[in-house]
Amino acid sequence: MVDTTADSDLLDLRKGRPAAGQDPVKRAQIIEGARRVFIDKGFEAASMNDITREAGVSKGTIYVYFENKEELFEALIEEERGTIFKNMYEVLDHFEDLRKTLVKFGTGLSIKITSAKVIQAQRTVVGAADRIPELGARFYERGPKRGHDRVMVFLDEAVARGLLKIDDVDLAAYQFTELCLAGLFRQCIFSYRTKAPTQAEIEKIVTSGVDVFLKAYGTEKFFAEERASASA
Amino acid sequence: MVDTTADSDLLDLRKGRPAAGQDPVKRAQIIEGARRVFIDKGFEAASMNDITREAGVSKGTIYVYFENKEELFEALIEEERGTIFKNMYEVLDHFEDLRKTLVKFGTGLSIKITSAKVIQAQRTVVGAADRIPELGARFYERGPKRGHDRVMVFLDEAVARGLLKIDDVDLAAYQFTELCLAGLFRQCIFSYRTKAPTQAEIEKIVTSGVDVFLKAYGTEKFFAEERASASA
DNA sequence: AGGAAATCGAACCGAGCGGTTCGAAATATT
DNA sequence: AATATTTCGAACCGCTCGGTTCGATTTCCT
Repeated sequence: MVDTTADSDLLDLRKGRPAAGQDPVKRAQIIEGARRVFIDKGFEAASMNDITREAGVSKGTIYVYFENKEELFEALIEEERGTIFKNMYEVLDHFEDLRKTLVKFGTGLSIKITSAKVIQAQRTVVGAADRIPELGARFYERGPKRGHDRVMVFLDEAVARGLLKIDDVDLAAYQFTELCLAGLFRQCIFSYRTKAPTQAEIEKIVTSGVDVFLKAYGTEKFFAEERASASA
Repeated sequence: MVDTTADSDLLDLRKGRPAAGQDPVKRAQIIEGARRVFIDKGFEAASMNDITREAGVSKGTIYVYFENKEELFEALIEEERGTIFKNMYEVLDHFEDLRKTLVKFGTGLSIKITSAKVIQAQRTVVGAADRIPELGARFYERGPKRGHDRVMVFLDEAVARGLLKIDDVDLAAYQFTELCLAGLFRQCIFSYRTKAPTQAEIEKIVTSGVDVFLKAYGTEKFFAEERASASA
């Protein structure tokens, strides 16, 4: 009889049945159930029994995969964060028309952040951040913060091309983001808005926001180029 | 013997002992205890027994003054909202120097909203809004919304004086507010920042925000006047 | 087919919850 | 001092929670 367990201590190459608490499919299944429950009830109100039911997995199994409720929530947020901010920064990769790029990126950002699903997730994190500050911090750091950094890189590039004149790029990046949201985030997270803003609404806000931003930071060169390409 | 109870049905002029659940002092005492507990534990995690202890009031008494946990929380938020936004709009009442007024108002707003106490209160509301959306909506409506309306009136006046040129005042008011916060709100509410921003930090942000705002919406007249008064 | 192991499922634990009850104690009016 | 009523305080209710346990069952490898 071959001792597979001994081997797995060196190389986990077993193709067969996963060890207890190691099956990625089951893990995903649990997280999927947890997502539904946590997001629509909040951290405190969500019960492990609810998750058990929603995930179609026994309670004992959940506790094989996750130490406790808090760790399960963390794992969920980790995943959620990944999907929220995925593919959001691609539009910044190819530098063409500055205004168009800003509008396109701002629109994508605004739609994502104010979508019902994402707002609910953020509400849950904020609510939990009351008692587990590190969790909120981690979410911000690996989510919004990364976006902010990516925007800074983009603005730096625009400055280097002489299209923008910015003293404090860090601050300007924040200003840009906020201009693209212009009240939406607050309204959504306080559930003053019960529905996500319409596409038209967002486009109006972002267009105006980019306009403000460019009026403040656009160089003569930028406006000259824009006039030139408009008349072309 | 005078029947005071009968009179009180018409006119509650009794100076004596308040009716059950009517003593404003006791009520305030309960709310004060509730504030401490709710704000540092969040709605779900706060227990009525905690509040009992913190308020130095028996549980039965609390339930004489408030129907249930939720109503007590509402009453607290109602009060809190009142104190948060008190005296914040006075600076907009006397129209003198536009830029200075905007900076002064923006600074006050930013300090208030990002103060540890207010952030915690907002986090609690956001967390609760997950399960009681009307509560969050009411908070926003009677708090931030009123501020927004007040800013709109101010901007309207500036437009009327020919100092600003704004197509969409509603949107511009949002933009102004967001420029004054520039990332602070998000950082604070996710507890990425554990401490409130410094005065210097806020002043830098607000000064820059007002600058952006005026570059975008200031009229020739405004800049001419500013140049004139600068050289004077 | 046989056997090791992961999962199930349901009962169970102690704790704490929101909310109620009720006689004792405190307080103000007469 | 006597009376009326608010408040106290502690026990209690039914319930749900996060988390554990353990035998029965399923799954997959050999």
